[in-house]
Amino acid sequence: MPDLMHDADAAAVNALRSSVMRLSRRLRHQNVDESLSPTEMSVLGTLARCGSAGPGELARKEHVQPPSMTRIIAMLEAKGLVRLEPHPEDRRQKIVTQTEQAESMLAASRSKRNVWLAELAGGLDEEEWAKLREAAPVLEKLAHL
Amino acid sequence: MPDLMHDADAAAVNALRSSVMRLSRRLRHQNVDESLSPTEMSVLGTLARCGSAGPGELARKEHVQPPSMTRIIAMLEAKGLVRLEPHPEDRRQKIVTQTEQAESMLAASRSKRNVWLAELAGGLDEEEWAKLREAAPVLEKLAHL
DNA sequence: TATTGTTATACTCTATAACTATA
DNA sequence: TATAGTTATAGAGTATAACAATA
Repeated sequence: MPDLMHDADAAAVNALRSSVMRLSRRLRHQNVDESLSPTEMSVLGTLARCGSAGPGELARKEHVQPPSMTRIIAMLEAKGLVRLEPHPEDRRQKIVTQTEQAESMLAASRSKRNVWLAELAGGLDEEEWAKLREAAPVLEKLAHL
Repeated sequence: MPDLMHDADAAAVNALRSSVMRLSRRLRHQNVDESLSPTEMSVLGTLARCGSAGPGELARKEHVQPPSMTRIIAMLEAKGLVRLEPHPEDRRQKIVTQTEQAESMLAASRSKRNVWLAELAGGLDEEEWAKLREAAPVLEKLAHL
């Protein structure tokens, strides 16, 4: 993107922002497991992306304080979604790993949200959908920057 | 979009879902006023889109129970962001309207998030940004479906 | 002494139930 | 009797402060 913002760029940025926020709110309501809080879901997502991690590291990644993460992990463990193991070298630390149950639950969640989004996209015509399909990988890159 | 999902469509839907969720989380952190809760911000946004409304109507739109909306409105009124007026015909009802202060705060909020998003988009090349600019109106339509 | 994680406690946000006022 | 809104109270979720264990 050029440093000098053109009108078309500003309009696009504005449209992107508002539609991302609105879509996310509606996607968030498509939960498979109502017994999991948003942060609990997010922790499972982080574990799925980054593999095992300690409570402190998870707290930093989720922008949550360590004591809150302690509670969240205890909840997830009670639900059989994560396992807690001692660190092999540093006995202060613990290692949190997600269980197979968590993986299948996450997959079901993603699938349900994808179905909902695909049904919504049924309201677009072929040309519009083509533009979206072109932009999807770019949007993904943007989200990971 | 065709009824029969092709692989490319499924991949695009998946990319859309995950990037929308991730971007929204990061956008949400770009707040102008830290003293406002997400729902309070959302109520102001609804008022900006739909104009004046009663507490009950706002509660339904925000998917919140009436007593919660009572509290939220009281907070917003104390901060000078909304005005409460009596309904002209039905003395049970009240009318909530946003103040000029709320309008300028919302504008500042949108602007800050747009700046952040535009800076992020600086990491894209011209071709990628062109695809995103093409897709922006489509994404907006999708969000309003 | 610094770091990792936990316990104890308080605050914020929201929900349910019971209430008031008006239709 | 039904509806709009409020008050009172309880439950999640998170934060801060103080603590325990290990480096």
